[in-house]
Amino acid sequence: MTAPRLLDVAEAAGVSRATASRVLAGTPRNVDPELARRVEEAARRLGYQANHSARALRTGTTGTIGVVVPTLANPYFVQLADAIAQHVRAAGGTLMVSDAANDPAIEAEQIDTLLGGRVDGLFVVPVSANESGPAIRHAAARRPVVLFDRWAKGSGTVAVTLDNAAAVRLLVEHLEQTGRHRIALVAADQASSSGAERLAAFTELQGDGATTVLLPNFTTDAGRTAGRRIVEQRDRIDAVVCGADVLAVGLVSTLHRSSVAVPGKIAVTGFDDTEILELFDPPITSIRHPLSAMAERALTLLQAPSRERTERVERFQPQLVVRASTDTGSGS
Amino acid sequence: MTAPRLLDVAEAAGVSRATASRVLAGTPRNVDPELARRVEEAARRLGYQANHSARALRTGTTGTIGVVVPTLANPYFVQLADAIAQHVRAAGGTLMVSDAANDPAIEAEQIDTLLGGRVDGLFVVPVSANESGPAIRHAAARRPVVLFDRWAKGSGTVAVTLDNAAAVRLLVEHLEQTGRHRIALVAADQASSSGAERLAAFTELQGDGATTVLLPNFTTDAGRTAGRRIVEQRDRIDAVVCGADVLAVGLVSTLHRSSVAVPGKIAVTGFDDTEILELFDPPITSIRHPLSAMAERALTLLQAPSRERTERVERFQPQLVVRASTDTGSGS
DNA sequence: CTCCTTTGGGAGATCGATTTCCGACATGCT
DNA sequence: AGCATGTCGGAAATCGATCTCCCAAAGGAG
Repeated sequence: MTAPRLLDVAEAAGVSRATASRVLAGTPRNVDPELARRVEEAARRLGYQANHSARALRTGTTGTIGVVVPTLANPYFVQLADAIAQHVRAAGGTLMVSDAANDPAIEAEQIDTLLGGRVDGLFVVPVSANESGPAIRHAAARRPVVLFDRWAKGSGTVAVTLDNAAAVRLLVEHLEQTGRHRIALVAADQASSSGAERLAAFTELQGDGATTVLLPNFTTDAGRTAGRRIVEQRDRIDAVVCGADVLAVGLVSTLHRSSVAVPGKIAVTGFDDTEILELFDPPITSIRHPLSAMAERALTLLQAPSRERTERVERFQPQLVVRASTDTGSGS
Repeated sequence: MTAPRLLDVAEAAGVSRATASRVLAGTPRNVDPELARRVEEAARRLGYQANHSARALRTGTTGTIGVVVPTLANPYFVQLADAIAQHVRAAGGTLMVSDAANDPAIEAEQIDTLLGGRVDGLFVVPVSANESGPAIRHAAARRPVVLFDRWAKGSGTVAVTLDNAAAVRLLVEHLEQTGRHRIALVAADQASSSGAERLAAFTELQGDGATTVLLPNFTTDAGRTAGRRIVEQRDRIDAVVCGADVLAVGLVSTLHRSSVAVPGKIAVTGFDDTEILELFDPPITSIRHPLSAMAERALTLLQAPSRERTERVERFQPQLVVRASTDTGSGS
């Protein structure tokens, strides 16, 4: 009950392995239609499926692309992986997703595993702007690598990201237009390029006196901690910009329990526009990434000759999605 | 700048390929410590990493295990995949996660892709109890396959699942003990074994007159639809058991907007104990799966001789996690 | 000192599909 | 008819690591 090989198909069809291969792998070479039919028929009858390892060994290509995300516990990265998967699938490939558990060491390990011949190319959403660089540079020397959503110093390759400064500007302008002027920032994960950029953009807009709450990472738990601090300062603040949806969600929940009205007393915004936002009461204003366009561009870069992947950052424009959490004060 | 091969390492160390392989792949054969040292050293210096395809072709084993989940958009399946990943990693393997987009056709395609020589074995969380069977049976004939969390008719293999009936019983008993006697069920995805079992268990406990709201799938959107129907019947109900956390979350949000107090007027329970539950106000009572123990058992079965994977269902006991959404009526 | 056992290491076969190279045959043209 | 052109299919090389043989050298026994 061992799996049928190409040889079995060839014998069943009465041709050589070479001919069978030409028919099944679709080499540009013409094959007599009658023989082709016999081969197809034999392959179907035997339930033949080419041995992936053998093909990969011979052709040096696996048809698989990998993506390493910081963590799948954040639904944003699930959405991101899904957007990439759509485009990879459309191009006839398979996507392999890895979770780095928010740890640069595990990230490096995952990259190594994938590059051990399992993938033709790799997307990485680096955990850390400073610490992820070396492992990525090493990987990029062996296979095409494109960074996505975040960049890393010394990575030696191109990054396709969001224009985070523009996103923060959109949020702050929107809040000011709705009459909020004492805006605080809840930022997390400053080790990541996106976290750092959002913080920097906010500080630049608001000056050094701006209220900021810094947290180690993007988790809902961190969001709750932030909530407690914001509650303490409730009278000096009328809006909070959160660096991630998961933070906003935790924050709103905490404000709620402390009977601080949202958006009545404090307006709240998220970042990433994940699906859970719509479930909250009130639904939360956020920033949407053009993930599909970014994924398309990233895939193009991955398949381009390596000279087009010089270390740099390409930025896409964010879109503001307004929801009830930023309605003008003392609403309904 | 081509990658170093075993031959390169062997030459650099002044030994044959065979010896280099024995050292690096750790064959039980003894090798002179001095030679071993030279090989290790050369491998490190050249940055050698074995070609995965070549090794897989020769040994017939990939060191990779796959898991196909219905959708990663439901955080429960992310948790589930993570639990499996922990155990696979601990055993020295790699896990490849695939998303079936809740569609049996895509599921079959993903299974086929993975089985084309990419994995040694496969876990599947079947999308449908009726429609997923054939593709799984076909897969199980070629490689070890173990179903996880859900089963499928005619799969021809073993399933490691939760005792859903016991879980529903835990929830209903808990609600009755806190004084709720007019309990409704919001169930989704009856096509899946878990959805069907939860509905059946509830109907059996409550009789045919029981109020049930059936929805096509486990999404937050479906949860909101259910919310509207529950609101309409608010006076005939004092508790709602939801077949999934994502449903409960959407439901609570809707009740909230309609000013129906939770748990004051209606108590709500979820299912799966995902992390988002704690973020809600009130936090939602749910059922926790012993995922780690289930994953361990499933992995053992996957690696056992095929005669131990006869078609059957093994059930694990659920645990009730009580939170504020089921506090006794007219609380605080 | 010789013979036998043990141990370590190398040559080459092998896994299965792809692909190059070449020969056989048919067709078209002069 | 003879030659050039082109098409098609098969034999064999190839990808890189592993593993089976088998030979050589070293150590031990008599």
